[in-house]
Amino acid sequence: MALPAGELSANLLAAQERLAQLQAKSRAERLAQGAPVDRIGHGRTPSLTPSPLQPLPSLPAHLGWDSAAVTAVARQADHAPKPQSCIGYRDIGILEDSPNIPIPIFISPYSHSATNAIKLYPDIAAGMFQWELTAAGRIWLLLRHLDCNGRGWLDVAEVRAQLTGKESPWRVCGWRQLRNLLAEGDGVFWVRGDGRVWLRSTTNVAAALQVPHLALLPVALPVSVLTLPIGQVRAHLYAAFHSSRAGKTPAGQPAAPIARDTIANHTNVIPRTQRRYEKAARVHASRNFAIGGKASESALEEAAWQHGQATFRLNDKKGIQGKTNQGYIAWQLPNSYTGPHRLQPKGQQKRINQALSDLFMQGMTGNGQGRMEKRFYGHGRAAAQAYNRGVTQDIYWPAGRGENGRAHIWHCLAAPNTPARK
DNA sequence: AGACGCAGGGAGCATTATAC
DNA sequence: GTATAATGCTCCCTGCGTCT
Repeated sequence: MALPAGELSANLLAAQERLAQLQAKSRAERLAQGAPVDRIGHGRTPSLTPSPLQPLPSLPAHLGWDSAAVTAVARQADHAPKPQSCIGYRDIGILEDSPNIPIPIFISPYSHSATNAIKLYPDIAAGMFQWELTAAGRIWLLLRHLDCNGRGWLDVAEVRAQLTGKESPWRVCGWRQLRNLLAEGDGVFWVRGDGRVWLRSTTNVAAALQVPHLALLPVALPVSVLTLPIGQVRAHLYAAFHSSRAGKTPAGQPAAPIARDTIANHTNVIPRTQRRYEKAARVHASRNFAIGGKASESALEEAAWQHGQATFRLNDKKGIQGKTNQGYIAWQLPNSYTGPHRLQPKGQQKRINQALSDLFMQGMTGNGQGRMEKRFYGHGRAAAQAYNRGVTQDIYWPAGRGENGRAHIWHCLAAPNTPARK
């Protein structure tokens, strides 16, 4: 039964009373221990528990979700001699045919798990590029990893020791540069206060970077990549875009072709820099050519209007497409790309997008960018179904590899009444 | 805090790859 | 020889790290 507006149920009133009692008790305990009781900039009260980066004098009785086996492994790792937190190398997250980067495994005193890959949303990486915050973004990703138990904050002094210490495996810069980066990312990636760095959530970071929606699936970024020179880090932040796109493509099929200008729109990385990053992060590019109908003077002229001067006449000498020596209209398409990272599970992506939707509905949506029409399909049946639904652009599906095996050939189904190119 | 050297990145031009 | 897209190279500027 619904209550009249403005009236609260007896259960809710009781719950509120209970909450007030708990808050008063907690405040009294904090005052007794001399701990701060007021909320600071991030809206939370500083925790009484120590920073995860400060070593515990002794480990608790049990580690790892009540698992005896996991506890044994964690204890063994704790007793083994190790420099700082890095005890070995392992390759996680990078595909096998990618560059062989040694990955330091981080086993924190507080965590039994050897997690060395970070979940990276390519849309957030693009936001970092857009606002030129990749260096600060790298710090955010590293701190999220170092905050292994998900507490949400780290001591500034410990952060400085870990990220600028000459012997630290997590060293990325000098203390002076770290100070600049912490100031640069303040309010976007973290909030500083109380001698601590309070990390902001993925949702809040996306909102601060004005990323209205996480459209691409997250990828696994090896933590060791984050300690490489900033150029390499940027290259992998960029490569995450291709890893995510290619990861959705069924095995054996080329990823949908995408022009460098379009990539630039999505990633905020200009074409010239895209090539540098692709070389650095081992993103593989393959060329694509489209085959239209049978060649004739009028058909070639029509194709030239629609596809520009990339159009040429392809003579099928081996009869791969049909009759031997049959002429076809062909033109070059943008490249397909394969990134070096594995896909990560969606996880909280739907929830994050819902939160972002709520945030951006308050006046930030409606930028006029409609959903792009799909142009590249995995097989001819899907392309034909799309065609029958009505399309305004030419649509393509894979026809196989070219003679030298380096280029992909695509079939083309021309959209009815396609406007001629200017 | 200032000076110096080095690395990274942007821009422009020339060259290469690939098809005919 | 044609074309486009990609790649390679160089120059210049900016930012960072180190030293004093």
